[in-house]
Amino acid sequence: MATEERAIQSVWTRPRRTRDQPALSQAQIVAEAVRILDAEGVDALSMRRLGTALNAGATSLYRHVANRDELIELVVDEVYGEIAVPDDDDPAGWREAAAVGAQSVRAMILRHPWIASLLGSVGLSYLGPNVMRLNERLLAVFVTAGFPGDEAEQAISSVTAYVIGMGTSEAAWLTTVAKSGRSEREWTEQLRPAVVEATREHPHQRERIAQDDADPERLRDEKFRYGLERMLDGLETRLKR
Amino acid sequence: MATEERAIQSVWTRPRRTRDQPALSQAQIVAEAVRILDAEGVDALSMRRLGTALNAGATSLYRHVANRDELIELVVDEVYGEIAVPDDDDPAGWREAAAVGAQSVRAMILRHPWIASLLGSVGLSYLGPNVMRLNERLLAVFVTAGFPGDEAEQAISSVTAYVIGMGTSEAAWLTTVAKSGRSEREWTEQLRPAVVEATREHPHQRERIAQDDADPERLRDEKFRYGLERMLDGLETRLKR
DNA sequence: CGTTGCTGCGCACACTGTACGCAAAAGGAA
DNA sequence: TTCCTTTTGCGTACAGTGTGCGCAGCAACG
Repeated sequence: MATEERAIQSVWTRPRRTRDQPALSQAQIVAEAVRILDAEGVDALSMRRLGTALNAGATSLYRHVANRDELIELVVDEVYGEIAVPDDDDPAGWREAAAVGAQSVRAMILRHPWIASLLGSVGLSYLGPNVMRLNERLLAVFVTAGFPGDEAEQAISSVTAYVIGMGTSEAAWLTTVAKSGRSEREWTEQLRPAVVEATREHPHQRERIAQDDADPERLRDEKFRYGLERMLDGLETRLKR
Repeated sequence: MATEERAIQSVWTRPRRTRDQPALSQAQIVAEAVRILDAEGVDALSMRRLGTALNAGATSLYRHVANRDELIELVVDEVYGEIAVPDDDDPAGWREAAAVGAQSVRAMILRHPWIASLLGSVGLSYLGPNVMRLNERLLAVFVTAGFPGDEAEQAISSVTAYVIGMGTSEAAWLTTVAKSGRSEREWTEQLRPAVVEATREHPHQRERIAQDDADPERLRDEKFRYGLERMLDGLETRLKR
């Protein structure tokens, strides 16, 4: 689009860059990247696409970001910044705090399902400032709850692993649903024949797909809560011993 | 390479395809794809690369595989086929069976760390025959353990989510370690300054990074086992009520 | 013998990440 | 002001990607 504007002008009236501050900043780039990812998914994010969305050339981005991988790292930490955890002196107790944090992480993943396909390739995500802040808060919660330091760390990893695992599964599902252009319910219905075929020789699973009137979103909520409660139950037994 | 051979020959001596059976089969393609992924990681797998590895042109693969996404689905199910679960009449009990299954899944992920970056983008992985078989076995284990049908399904999802979440995290770590060309220990050591810097304002986490003599692989083993045991503890409380 | 259907492949197209080097601007110094 | 240095944006280019299309050779069948 910037190219088109200039095409109208002549060589003598040069495009004057009247900038009080740099046209591009890392924060702007990351924010726009998240917007594209949310709107069109992970396949739509290319450097050229991101550049034009910012009225900039593709390669201009490389002044503020080393390469695509680094951009991904930044984007992942950015969305981690949306997560809120109660303080460790929250009167509701460690269990409630952990549950709220877990639900908050899940909500973030469902808001940005594309993150599921990035978490497996970003190696050092936990060094990002927002992830550090989140882990520090959680660590405080578990330590004041009575877990010894090293076990508190393991406890957090356990809860986080569960949340990310379930979130990954949900996000992958939601992504394919979105790609189908249909609602979650319609898509489930349309998938039924394939499911029936796949469960032909698996009686236990065949039995499981009976309920067809249930709200799929509600089912996912309950499934997530079930596993979370079990994990917290398991952790609780370590305290009252 | 096939191209080079033919360059020597003239137009008259045509390359005779003496095939008793089709040169390419879906199984062969998938197997070779897994081999490439294991050896060189997810970035190295392109249709062209896979084609030449099979002494075939890139587009020949499309006779046996609809597109790259379908290949990925097949590859994911393929490695799921490596997982073994004890039968539901295993005398060791449901808990031991679940633990063995979980460890088996983890081992598979660590053997094929690239799967971590694919799980978040494969939507219908659970329809693959190998995944179906695995889930059916697990379901049988939990049902005979005494879980009602719908809760058994939730229980399996919970354990699986934990395993996949922790496995994803481990795999992402191992992938970056491998990309550094160093050993896990060397890489950890080299990362230390960055970790110190990142934990500067986070006292709890700063305290956690004291131990530098520990075997990182052993630490990962213990961390995984801890969370797994907590999840199983949490599930066990649902049985003896 | 001819016909039909299956398999492999060369070509082409639109697209990717990014290295390189130039030009314009901004900021500081004289 | 003028000159110099550093920062920022971008055009070009290159090697590589997934894959649609249509042709050519082969196998099996009539």
